[in-house]
Amino acid sequence: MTNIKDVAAMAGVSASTVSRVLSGKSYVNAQTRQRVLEAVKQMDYSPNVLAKSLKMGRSNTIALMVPSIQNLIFPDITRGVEDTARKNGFTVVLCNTDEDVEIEKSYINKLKKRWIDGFIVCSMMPGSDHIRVLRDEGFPLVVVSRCSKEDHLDAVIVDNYQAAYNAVNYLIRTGHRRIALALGREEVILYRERCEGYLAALRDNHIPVEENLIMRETNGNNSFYYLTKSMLAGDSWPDAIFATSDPKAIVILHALHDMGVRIPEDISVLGFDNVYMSALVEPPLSTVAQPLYEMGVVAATKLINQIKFKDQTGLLPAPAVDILNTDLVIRKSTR
Amino acid sequence: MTNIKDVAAMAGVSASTVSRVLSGKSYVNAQTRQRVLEAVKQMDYSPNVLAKSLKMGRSNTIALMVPSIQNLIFPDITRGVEDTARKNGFTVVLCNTDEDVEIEKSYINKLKKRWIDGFIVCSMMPGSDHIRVLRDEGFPLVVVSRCSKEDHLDAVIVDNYQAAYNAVNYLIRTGHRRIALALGREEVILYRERCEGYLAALRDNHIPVEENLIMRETNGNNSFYYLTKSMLAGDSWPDAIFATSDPKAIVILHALHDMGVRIPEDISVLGFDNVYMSALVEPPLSTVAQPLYEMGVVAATKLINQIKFKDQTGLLPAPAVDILNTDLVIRKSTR
DNA sequence: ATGAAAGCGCTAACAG
DNA sequence: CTGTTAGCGCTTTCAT
Repeated sequence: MTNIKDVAAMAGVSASTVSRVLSGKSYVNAQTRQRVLEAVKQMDYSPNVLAKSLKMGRSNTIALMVPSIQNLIFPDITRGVEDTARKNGFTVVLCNTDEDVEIEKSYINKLKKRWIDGFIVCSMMPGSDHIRVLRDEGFPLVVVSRCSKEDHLDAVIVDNYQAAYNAVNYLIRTGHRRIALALGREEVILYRERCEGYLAALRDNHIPVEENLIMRETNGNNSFYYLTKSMLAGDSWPDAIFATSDPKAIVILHALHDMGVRIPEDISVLGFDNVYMSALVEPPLSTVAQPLYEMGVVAATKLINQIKFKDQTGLLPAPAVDILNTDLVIRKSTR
Repeated sequence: MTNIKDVAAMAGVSASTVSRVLSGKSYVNAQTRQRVLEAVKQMDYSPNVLAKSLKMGRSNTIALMVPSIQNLIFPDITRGVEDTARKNGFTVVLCNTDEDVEIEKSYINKLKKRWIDGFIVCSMMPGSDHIRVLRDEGFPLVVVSRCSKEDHLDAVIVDNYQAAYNAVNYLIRTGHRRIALALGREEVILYRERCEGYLAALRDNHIPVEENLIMRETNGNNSFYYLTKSMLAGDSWPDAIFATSDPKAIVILHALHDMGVRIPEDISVLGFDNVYMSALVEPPLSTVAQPLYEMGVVAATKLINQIKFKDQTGLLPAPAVDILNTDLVIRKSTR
């Protein structure tokens, strides 16, 4: 593998000169510059990134931490991140954490030692101080999806409260009264916010909250299969179910089909996310669309900006929260 | 960030001694060993991976190249790869290539310069010589899913021909005669093999091949929406559709629902892959199951073995093809 | 405008 | 058993 010295030798200059023409940060005589460029081309030389990183303390690598790439919302976000990273010369390391603090910590420690340039994390939890400190330690960091107001962190999110409020309001406006909620783990802030939107919409429409219409996740999305069945085993059915994520909604659709319930005639189902599959299930799922791919793009862009800013000033820019728009898309699962 | 010299100073030894106790490759006096270990713990030291990589020519990083993580089969494979990599101290760089040769090449070039330890590629095509040469150049390489007999490469695949043959045979045995085929791009070897299995099953059962029952992908999986509709617009319907992948089958289900076709009463649908979603669509999809997660695990294991072998001998081991078992899982989309 | 030299943090001969 | 030295490939003062 040809290195900078080989090129220097061929061009009859020193390694520093080669470095200079390649970096373009310093003036080099036009003639020697040409000779160097030629040698580079001849030998098909490109610099050893590792050596460069070691010297510069910059690796052009970013980490993307997700709970699991198998969860339908993360492939889209990931794609947005990766496309943006690639276009900017960055490489992305994928970390599945299963929201396990130990795995997260061990990844973080390992990556720090690799001079990782920054972190995008989609697995933030209230107790995730090991993540919050990253910024204090000087690491560029952007949090996606899950972020509470108190966190003084760069983030890209949607207004979960308002989106859920609007969604439930829509359900009410279209004649639903007994609206069940499929609620994800409440430690996850976005589920809590979506729940609050649901509650507020009911309240503002003078509809009483019925505790037995609230299904709480016990053990992954599949728990809603059983929760739905047991809710419907009771005597009073809901006329709609608002699911706090599309994967949950899809499981609920499945349970409903199994029970012979007609959708939306008997029960409407409304999801949240608009993952790609939502349009393809039967009936096509009405849902609150988040711009998942774009969230990835924005997150990566913000992170790269932080990195560049830090390059120049040695400091991190003040954090800013980007709130992206949601969109209620009505398909066939609601009447 | 504390380095090996700091530790050495604290323990009152030289850097090499610290290196030695940490690598464990050389005997060190038990006492000094203790002092070093203590210093390491005190300072919470862990080595700089970059420097180590530069020195050793090994980065403990592997690349995973997929067409797109948004395709439902890749999250599972990816998860298998990543879990296995992590357990073995490797980090994975995710590369979405859209099967674009230029993107693949640019990734490969970049990663080589990073001393990437090896490649797992899921986007192999007949013309992918830029990938095949990787092995010749000494890079550990394992190909997943797409691999032709002539390639003298490490690979993990399933027997697509036989699996498709069995699947179509099942359809015939259960009373279907006019079996349509939803065929993916024929450059992709696995689709060609699945097609051949389909053809052979028909032939062996003395069922004539009807060219107008073969739908050929034109523009992504969604093209099967229109292909299905236009096939059914003709006068003679199939009584079953065999899709060469689950994402295609799911699109077909969607088209069929749109047209009011009953599944499986009017038409049976059989997929291939058994992605997670298959069990959740309506009706739950009968399909040929590939062990996707396991394929990722096996691929990563094979790659890591190659890497270790190369470490010790300087050579790559002889390539071997692992053929994993498929399984016909019958759910509700076939009668 | 260019070269020499130092050093990023680590490991591996080579001495002793 | 341990320290000294050199060097992985690059960038960046500091001289010239």
